[in-house]
Amino acid sequence: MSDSAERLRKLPTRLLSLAAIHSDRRVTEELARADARKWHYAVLATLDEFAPASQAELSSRTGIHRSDLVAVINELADRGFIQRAPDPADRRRNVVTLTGPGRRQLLRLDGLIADVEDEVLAPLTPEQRDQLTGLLCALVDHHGRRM
Amino acid sequence: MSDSAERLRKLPTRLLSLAAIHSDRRVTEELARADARKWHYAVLATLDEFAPASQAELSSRTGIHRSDLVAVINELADRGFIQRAPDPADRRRNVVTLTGPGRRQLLRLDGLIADVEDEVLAPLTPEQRDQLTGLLCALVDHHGRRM
DNA sequence: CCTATGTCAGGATAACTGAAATCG
DNA sequence: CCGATTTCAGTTGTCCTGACATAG
Repeated sequence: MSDSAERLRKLPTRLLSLAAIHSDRRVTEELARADARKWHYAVLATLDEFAPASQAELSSRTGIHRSDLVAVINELADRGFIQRAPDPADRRRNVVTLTGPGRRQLLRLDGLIADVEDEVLAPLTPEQRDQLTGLLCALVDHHGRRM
Repeated sequence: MSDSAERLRKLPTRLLSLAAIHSDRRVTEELARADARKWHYAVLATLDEFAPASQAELSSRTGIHRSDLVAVINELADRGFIQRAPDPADRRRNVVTLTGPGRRQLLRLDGLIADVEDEVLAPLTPEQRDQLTGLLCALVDHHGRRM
């Protein structure tokens, strides 16, 4: 892999892909030890900040597709981490709220995530980590809505 | 997406994932216009640099799994871009070589790839692009073989 | 024997599409 | 009638496992 062709070795799109695959796998493995997936974390973190929310709002804030969000909500509700109830004001919607155990799970996942971040970014200095974060933010922000 | 939760907005593993998804999609779309996929580019580029090679060598250099490489080789051979023949010296192996049309296709894909790179990295200055490349290289190199 | 190679069949998961049912 | 929301069924593509036959 490190002895790949010149054309490939410094190709940003390829490096992005390789780095993301490894990073995603580590995150997935680590969260699995808490019976969670990364979307669980995304939803719990979003709920912690944005009060009760509809699934449509959760979908647009987390980037999880509306179709896939249903299963995530089911899993989190099964575990007692969130509560889902019809919105009396607009009965198409569900109001999703974070429970006490849900907030505790979020704190637990915070710890796991921090560990993985640290392991994935291990070869970088703190300044380099900030640099990387800034550069990736610029990419994500720029391609914003279309992502 | 840009109005996601604090916890998520600057999470490197998440940014990596989002950026890679977008980048991969653009690469795939653009290469599709030349009836190619990114593994095609990886194999052609590797062959251009590393002479005739076995599939095992191509697999380890490109990172394409042995199982998946078979289909890629088939597709490239169907299009006349490579030639596959049994290795007389070790009859378990195939010797894969790049043809004239294959080299022309590689040059064509070089152009398409350069365009996508430019579009994906649009929000970054040339210095920032080099920075990003360097940082990603550090990650990929560090997690090296296990990727 | 044991390992390496190419091949095939299939699994797991992610991102997405399309359409239905419900409601505003 | 049109649009938004939730939900389900199913497609596609990628990464990976396992197994096999063949050959060193």
